[in-house]
Amino acid sequence: MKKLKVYIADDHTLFRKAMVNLLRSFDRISDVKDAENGKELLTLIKNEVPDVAIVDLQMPIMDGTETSTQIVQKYPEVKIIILTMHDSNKFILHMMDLGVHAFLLKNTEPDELERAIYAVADKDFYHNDLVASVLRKNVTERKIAQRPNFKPAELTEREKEILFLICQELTMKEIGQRLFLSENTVRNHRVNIMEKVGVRNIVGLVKYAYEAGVVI
Amino acid sequence: MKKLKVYIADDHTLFRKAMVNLLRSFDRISDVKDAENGKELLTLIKNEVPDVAIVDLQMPIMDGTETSTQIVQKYPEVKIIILTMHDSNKFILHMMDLGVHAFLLKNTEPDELERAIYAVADKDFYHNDLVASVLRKNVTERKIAQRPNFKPAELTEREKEILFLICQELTMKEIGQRLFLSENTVRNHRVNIMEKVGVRNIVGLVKYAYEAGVVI
DNA sequence: CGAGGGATAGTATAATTGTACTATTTTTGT
DNA sequence: ACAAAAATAGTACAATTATACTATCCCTCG
Repeated sequence: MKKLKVYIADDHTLFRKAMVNLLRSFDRISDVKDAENGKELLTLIKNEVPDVAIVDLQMPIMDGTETSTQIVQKYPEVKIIILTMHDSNKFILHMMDLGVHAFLLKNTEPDELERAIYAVADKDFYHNDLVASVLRKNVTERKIAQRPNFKPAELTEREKEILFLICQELTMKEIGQRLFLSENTVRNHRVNIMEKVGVRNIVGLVKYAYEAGVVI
Repeated sequence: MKKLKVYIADDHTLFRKAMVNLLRSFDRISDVKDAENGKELLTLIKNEVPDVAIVDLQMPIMDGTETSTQIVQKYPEVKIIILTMHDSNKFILHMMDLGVHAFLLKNTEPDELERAIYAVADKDFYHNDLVASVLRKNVTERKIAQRPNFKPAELTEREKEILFLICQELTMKEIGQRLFLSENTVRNHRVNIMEKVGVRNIVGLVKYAYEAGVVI
């Protein structure tokens, strides 16, 4: 059985270091490296390609979505396991589209992490209950995929900037003043973001921001 | 040097188990136990009182604030270290008032965790840069403590329930219908919550909910 | 060069949230 | 049993957000 090289990217040092310890204790893992964010992870991969990359969804500098996209494009041989706190359907579907290989909530048992690592290394995909339930929901409810204008949420820089300021509890008027824009422009951006991420109001935006790591 | 018993409560199993491993590797720590939430932690403590309790701020069932309050009241000899992702001034000040002994962001180095554990065990309080900066801000800005109606945010069950539903992207009308309450009542609760937690709008509420672990 | 995406800005209207109060009933703690 | 806190419900008005459009300018990619 081939020994595995595993890299992990997570901005919470304590969690990351503890995970490094845990990973080192797994039998089939020969090499573990860690990175604070997506950018650092990509640098690591550039030097030496791992078998598996464990990526936190919420990270500053380069978040899990962006990081995964780049890894899939540049190093399709690397298997990606996404770690997340939130079991948001939207994300899981979108990330599955991107081509990641497993989803784990941060509250899974170490056992399951180990199983997931071996599964993606050997069989390309790790199917757990989380993913299964999302797929089932997607099939039965069809809410997300059916929404006519649904696009995976890829926000522009301007949109991220405005989303960030919304999360600072500013109104559109205040954001306009701060960015030297018309209140109307800001409002239009807000509406565009809401449509992109598929939420009905500002509450949904803030939640998205937390889940996507726009605010940390 | 006295060996230490340390308990940790965190709802993310992976993180918690990894932390248990890490803690066991520290020299002065003789005993480590873990709990999924505050309630479980209190049960553990009831059986055997630890030297240090490490408590995650965001937990379901019984969050860090409530747990800490109870530990301080019932077992004042237990030193409490709060783990949090967000360096929100409001919380840190409030928790310091409650009588917790250290604050660590989840992105601290394992070294610092070790130092913090020994410090609270020996000297009652661990002063790090995070706490220092909050105290400094509090002195120079005085924003929080000065706010006339500022009360530490202790929400009632009803308020938590409504906050939770607000975070489901429901409007006051919808919440009223769901809970068989007048829209006005729900609005009043919302306003009360906003005042309690010291925010200006619904965005602040959602952020509070995330930070306080009302939504997970 | 032309199409499309992104950023800008506008109008108009409906719905919801935010502010500021009063008031009654129920529950809880001492 | 009494006081305090919590939950309930209301009115009135201001401010902001939500919905649904049109339109122009700029930049980039094929």
